Amino acid sequence: MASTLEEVARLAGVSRSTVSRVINNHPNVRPEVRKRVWEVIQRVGYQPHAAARSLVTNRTQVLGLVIPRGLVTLFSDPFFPILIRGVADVCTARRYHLMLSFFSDPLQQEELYRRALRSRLLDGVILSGAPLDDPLVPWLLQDNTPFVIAGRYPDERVTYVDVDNIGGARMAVEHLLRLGHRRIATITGPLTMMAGQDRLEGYRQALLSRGIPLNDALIVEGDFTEEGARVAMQRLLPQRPTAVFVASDTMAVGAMKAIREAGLHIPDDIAVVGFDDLPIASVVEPPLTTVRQPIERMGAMATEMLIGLVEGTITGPQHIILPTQLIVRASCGSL
Amino acid sequence: MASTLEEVARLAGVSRSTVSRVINNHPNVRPEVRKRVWEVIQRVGYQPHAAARSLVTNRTQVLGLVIPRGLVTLFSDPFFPILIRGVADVCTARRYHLMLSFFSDPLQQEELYRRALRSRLLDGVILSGAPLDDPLVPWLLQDNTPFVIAGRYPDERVTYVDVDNIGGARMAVEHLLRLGHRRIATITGPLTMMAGQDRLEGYRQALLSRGIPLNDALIVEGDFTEEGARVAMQRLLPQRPTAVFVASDTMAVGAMKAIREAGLHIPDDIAVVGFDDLPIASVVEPPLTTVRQPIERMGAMATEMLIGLVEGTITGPQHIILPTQLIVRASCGSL
DNA sequence: TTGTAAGCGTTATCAT
DNA sequence: ATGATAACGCTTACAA
Repeated sequence: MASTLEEVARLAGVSRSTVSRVINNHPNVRPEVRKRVWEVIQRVGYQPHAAARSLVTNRTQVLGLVIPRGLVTLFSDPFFPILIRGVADVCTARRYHLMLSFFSDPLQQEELYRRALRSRLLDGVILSGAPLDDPLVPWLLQDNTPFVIAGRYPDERVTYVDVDNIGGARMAVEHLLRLGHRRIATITGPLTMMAGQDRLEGYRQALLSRGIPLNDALIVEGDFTEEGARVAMQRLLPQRPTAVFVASDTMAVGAMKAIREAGLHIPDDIAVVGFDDLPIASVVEPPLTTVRQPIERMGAMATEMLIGLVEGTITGPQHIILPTQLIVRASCGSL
Repeated sequence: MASTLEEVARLAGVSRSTVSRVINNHPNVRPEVRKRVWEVIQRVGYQPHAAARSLVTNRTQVLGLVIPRGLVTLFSDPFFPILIRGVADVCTARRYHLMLSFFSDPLQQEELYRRALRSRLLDGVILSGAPLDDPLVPWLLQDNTPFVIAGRYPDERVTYVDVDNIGGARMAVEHLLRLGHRRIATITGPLTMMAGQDRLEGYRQALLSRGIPLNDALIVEGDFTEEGARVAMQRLLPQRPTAVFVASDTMAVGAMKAIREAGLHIPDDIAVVGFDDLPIASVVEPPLTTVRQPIERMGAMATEMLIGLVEGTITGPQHIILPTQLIVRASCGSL
C-alpha cells in the first residue's frame, strides 16, 4: 500500500528524520546518504501524506477561489473562466492546488467559510465578483486569513488587484464624445459591485469633463446578463440616445438585439461601446468597440500576491490597478 | 487562536472523546451533555481541523476535476464552465470540496498526480476531455483510486457518464438527409478523443443506413477551435458539399465564417448543423441547428457517481449515456 | 551529520 | 455513557 516515511527509512537504513530532511531538501545530509534515500523513495514510489504534513506545518498548499454562484450563471460570459485560467496557471507554476468555491445564499457562504477556512483547509483565498457588502471580507479580516480581492475594494486593509474600470469607461465615453455624440446613455453593471460603480463613474467623469450634465433618464442599471441588458435597452430607447456605453460585452450583445428589434441601425442610429473585449466582441455584427481588460493577468497577479501574503514575502496590503485599453471596431461608427 | 477539541473538552468539563462524539453525531451521549458541549462549540467557534481529521479517517472530502489545459484554451467555449457548474453544485450539496486541476504536458500531469493523488489530498477524481490514451487512466486504475470519466471510455473497468454522441450526430445527419442533402461533409472533433470519434461514427451510421458511401474527401478533422474549423471548412469548400455537420458549435461558427468568406450563403448554398447547443448557437446568424447535450447534468451525474464510489454506495463500474436532442433552427434550411 | 522523541488535532478501541 | 490512550504520518527541536 501507500508507503510512509518509516518504511523508506527502514529500507534505506536511516531514521525518519533523515528521510524527512532529504524530502525537504534540508542541508546537512551526506550526499551519499541522500542518494541512497532518494533511490528508495523512487523505488517504492513514496509520496508524503499531505494531511500528515499539513497537520504539523500548518500549511496545505491549497488556495481557494471564491465566486458567487449567481455570477456563474453567466457562464456564457467567459469572464470567470478566463480569470480561473490566470489563477490556475500561477497555482500550477507555484505548486499550489486550487479549490473552487461557488456559493449562492449567505447560509451556504457561512457554511463554506467554516468548512474550508476555519477548518484550515486553505492557506488563503481569492475573492472575485463579490458584492461590496459581502460578509466574507470582514470575516477574513478578523480571522487574519490571507486573502486578495480581484477587484477594487474600498478598505485600505485589503489587498486587491483590479483593472482600471474608471479609466477604461472614461476612455470609451470620451471616444463617443469625440465622435460628436452628446446624448450618450449607459447600461451599468450591478451597482452593488465595485466594477459596476466604477464603470459608471468613468462615464460620469467623461461627460462632466465636457460640461455635459448627467441625465438620469439615460442611466439604467443592468445585471451583467444579456437578457437584462436587452430589457434595459428597451427602456432606454424612448429617450432617443445617439450612443450607449454598455458596461460589459455580454450586455452589449443584449443591447444590440434590442436596438435591432426596434428597427434601428448600429452604429448609424445608435452607436454601441462595450467593456471586456471578450471573444464575442469581434464576432458580433457589427464588431463591437469595447474596452479591453487583462482578465487573465488580473487572476494571475492576484494569485501571486496571495502566495506572497501566505509565504510572508509580501507584507502590508497592496493595491494594484492594471491598465485598460480602448479597442475601436465598427459598432461606434468611427470606421 | 483556533480552538481544539481539547479546549472545548476542558471548557465543557468532559473528555476529548465526548466532544468528538458530539461533533460526529454519535449516539451514546447524554442529551444534557450533548447540549452543554454544543454550547461551548458555538461559543468558542470551534471547527475541527481538516488535516488532523483526515489523517485518521483517510478521507479529505475533496474531489478533483482534471481537465487538459489545452482544451481550456477554448474557454471561449463554455463547455467546461458549464460542466464545472454541474460538478460544483453537487459538491456543495454533498458537502465535498472541489479541486480544479489543469495540466498541459505529461510531465505536469505526472507531477500533479503525485502531489494531488498519491499524497492522498483527494478522495477521487473526475476526468474530462482526456484523450483516449491518457496515462492518467491506467494510473488511477492501478492505484485503485475512485474516479469517473465525463465521456465514454472503451474499458469496462472505468465508470463513466457520457452524452449520446453517436445518436446525436446521427440525428443531425439524418435530418440533413431528410432535407434532401446527399453531399454532406463533416468537420470532426479531434479523433484522439472519444467524443470526436463518436460524433464521426454517428455521421457514418446515418449515411450508411441510407446506402450513401462514405467519401473521405468530405471528412476533415478539426480540433474543437473556431479557427481550426474555419481552415477545415476552407479545405472542404472545393468539394462542393451541400451541407456540413460540424462536431461542435464553436467550430460551426468558424465554418460559417469560412462559408461566408467564400461568398456562399447559409443555408441556401451550404446547410450547417452543429453540436452542443451552446448559447452562441441561438445568437449567431443564421441561428444554428444543433444537437443539444446535457452538459451540466453530465457533470452532476459524474459527481454523484464519484461520491458513490468514494463512499462505497456504488459498487461495480457503471456506464451511463444521457440522451441528446436535435434543435432545429435556420442554419439547416428547413425553416 | 544523524537519531530520538515530542508533538500536531483528530478518531477509535477498549476499559470502566 | 464516558474517559484514557493508542494510533495516523509527518516535522522539528534537541541530543548525540
